[in-house]
Amino acid sequence: MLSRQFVRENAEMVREAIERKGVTGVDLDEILRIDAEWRELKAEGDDLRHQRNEVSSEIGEYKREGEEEKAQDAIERSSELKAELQRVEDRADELEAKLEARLLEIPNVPHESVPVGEGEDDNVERYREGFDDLWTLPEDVVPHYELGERLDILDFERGAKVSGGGFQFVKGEGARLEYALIQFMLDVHREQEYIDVFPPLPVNSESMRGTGQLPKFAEDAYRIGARQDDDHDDDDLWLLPTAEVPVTNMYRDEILLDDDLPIKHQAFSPNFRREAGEHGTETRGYVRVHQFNKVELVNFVRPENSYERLEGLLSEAEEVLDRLDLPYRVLDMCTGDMGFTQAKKYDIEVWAPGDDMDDGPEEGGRWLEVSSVSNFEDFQARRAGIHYRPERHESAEYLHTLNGSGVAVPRVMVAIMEYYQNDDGTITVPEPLRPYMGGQEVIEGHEPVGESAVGEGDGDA
RNA sequence: GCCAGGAUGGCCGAACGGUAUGGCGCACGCCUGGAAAGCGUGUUCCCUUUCGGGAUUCUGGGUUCAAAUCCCAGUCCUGGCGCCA
Repeated sequence: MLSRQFVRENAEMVREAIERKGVTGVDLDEILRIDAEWRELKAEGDDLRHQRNEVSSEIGEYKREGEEEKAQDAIERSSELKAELQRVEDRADELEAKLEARLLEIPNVPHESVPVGEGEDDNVERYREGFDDLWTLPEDVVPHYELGERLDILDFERGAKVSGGGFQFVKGEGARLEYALIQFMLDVHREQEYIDVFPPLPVNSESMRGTGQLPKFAEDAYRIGARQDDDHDDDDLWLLPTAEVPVTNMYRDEILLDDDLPIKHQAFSPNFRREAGEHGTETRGYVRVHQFNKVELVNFVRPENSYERLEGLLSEAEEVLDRLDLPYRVLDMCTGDMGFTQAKKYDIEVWAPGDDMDDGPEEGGRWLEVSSVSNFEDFQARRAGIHYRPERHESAEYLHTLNGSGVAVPRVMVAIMEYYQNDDGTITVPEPLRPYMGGQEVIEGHEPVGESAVGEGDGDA
């Protein structure tokens, strides 16, 4: 959320931000009108209240001195003021509520360094890593979803049966690989001085609002204990769409000490997303699912350090891919592709050679987004009321929040299954993960279980 | 789940229904050869160019001219009892 004062004083900058981010349905001029009227009423109400306070203390004095008549007169005057005040303040409250609601729908203003653009084609590629000395791929790389079923380590059909489309079982050596990845990532980030947090998975509406998922993006999240489209209030619970929500809100409505900063938390959690309407070849397999694991990095910093920290956060997230020797690229996201809450955002996309797609690299395959690294500046801090006190005797200021996936586990699984694939259809376990798998070097898969597997043709699932 | 008690500034902690006492911490100043102590001022948010004003005792309602204080509902904390992995 932007502050009223900021919107008031930088109306043109805000207007531009709304336009560049392609946000519709926000009437800035109306917001400014409401604000102006509210301030007028606020002044009027303050004045009435001042009068009433004076009369009120007179009443107290008269009562103490036993001057009943004078007190009665004053009480009458006070009643008149009360009625007048009621009228003015009711109207002011109404406007203020409207104003707050509208402000929540204004997107964050992009940082000046953000490339201007409409959509994903306008994102700027900053650099690529890991393409110099590539792993030797098989002639034809089998897409992970096919390989996963062949090795019986990914089972989408039974996931759909048990929970619905977009849910999956990860089995045997696949599950083991996933656990290994998670433990490996957590260890990498511990080296980078991250403090672990294992958060609650349901979060309330206020938390969702604090990080910006509500009110605009309610349809993306799973609701607990209410119908999806009921009006939501503060007691409702949602399944977290990312650990960013509980971890950022952990310090909601608090004032941190200057000495506390910077705070670096990492949180492993499953993430739940409805992903309504997202189906097709690009999302097939373990790429865009309703439940997936992720290690999230969340930083709380002093405002003057947040852009330096953004670069640090990016390299901390990259470290995971560097050590796994997976090729990837880093994108500087443009205004139109950036999202509601961010002031600046980098995406890290790993190379998955299994499916050739138009926008993939020359080597074939495709890019898969595994991490978004963002600076929210004080946008979330203001929504969530997270302050710090630069000097002990001074008033509190909003701090800056940043986060980055460090990184989305399933898509790294996809990259490993496709990039470290061998001619014989086995998968080589990247070296840094072997200690987490009891030294295992190769994933060979399992014999499938059940009648449906009998008589199945070779590789033609 | 039931019963009882509680929630006041960064922290501690007062306040017969009459407009939030005081201390600690922190900052600045005075004092001092220097420091400590001592003394003084300041230390939440909003509106206002200034002067100034308003709000704020967990949250939301109610009673009253007036609520930290009384009533109702809720949230969280503490203790006791029950239930249960």
